[in-house]
Amino acid sequence: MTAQRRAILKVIETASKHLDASQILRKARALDNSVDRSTVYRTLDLLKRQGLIDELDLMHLKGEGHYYERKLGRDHIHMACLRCGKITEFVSETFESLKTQLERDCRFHIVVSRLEVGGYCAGCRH
Amino acid sequence: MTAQRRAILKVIETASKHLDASQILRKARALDNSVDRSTVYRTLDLLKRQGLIDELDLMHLKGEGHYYERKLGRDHIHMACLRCGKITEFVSETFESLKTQLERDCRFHIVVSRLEVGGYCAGCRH
DNA sequence: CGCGTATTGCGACTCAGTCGCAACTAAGAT
DNA sequence: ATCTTAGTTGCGACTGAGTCGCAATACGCG
Ligand SMILES: [Mn+2]
Ligand SMILES: [Mn+2]
Ligand SMILES: [Zn+2]
Ligand SMILES: [Zn+2]
Repeated sequence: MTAQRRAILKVIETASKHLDASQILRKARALDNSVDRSTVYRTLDLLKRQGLIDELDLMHLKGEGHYYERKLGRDHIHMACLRCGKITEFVSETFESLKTQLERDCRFHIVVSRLEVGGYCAGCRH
Repeated sequence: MTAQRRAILKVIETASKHLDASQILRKARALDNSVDRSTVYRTLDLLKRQGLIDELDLMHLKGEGHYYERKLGRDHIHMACLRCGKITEFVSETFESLKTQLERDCRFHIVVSRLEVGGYCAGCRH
């Protein structure tokens, strides 16, 4: 456990929204200005492999990069509005059953799952 | 409708597996050797916007690129084995209900949805 | 045919992510 | 407290995916 990892971890833990790698770098540097871009990517890989964070595309609404968020108990679905860009999260019991069903029917042991939806939010539908 | 688009379209239509942009370029060139990389990307964007193809990450098992597949009537789930890399597809009625439920409960009009799962397949679980 | 608009190829570019390597550090052993 | 070493870091160079501006070309319509 290094100072750099502590900084990166704190940024992710206290984030109020989904952050991409360069945002994480910027915020981590505010805590420990020695943090390097490579270290951010290496730490992100580590946390991903440990199952502590999830990686998201958010429909690639802006650019090709990825977003990260702390993985808590229950998974959630991400909805991205194609018009206003708003990201909404939703916890669904049906989603949980779907995963259980998948594990049984396909004899597949799920480690990570990602349901992302693009469309139009209540304020933008037409 | 240009010769280049016809070639790219035919490649996607007759694909037996998920192809990335560079594979599509290579195969399209075999049909029409004038096809350029930019045209592949532009056509892919077009087909995405028309809702004719889906874009997939396949858990970024190999590299950062994206994969494409023709969108047919029913959506399906993609499962990627983290050990052997096998991709399995699965059609689920529960998935369909989940989307319907989402549209109702969140007042969100779904245009595109992507459920990708990473884990261990029957042959690789431990 | 001609014509105007949409599309293309090209080359240069951006941006996300990766890698090899030498310097450094955390943390366990003595 | 110091030694040791395996793991981690910063740096800089690199890759690979995807984008863009522009001049040349081709589609499709009258
Ligand atoms: Mn989230
Ligand atoms: Mn992606
Ligand atoms: Zn919206
Ligand atoms: Zn497998």
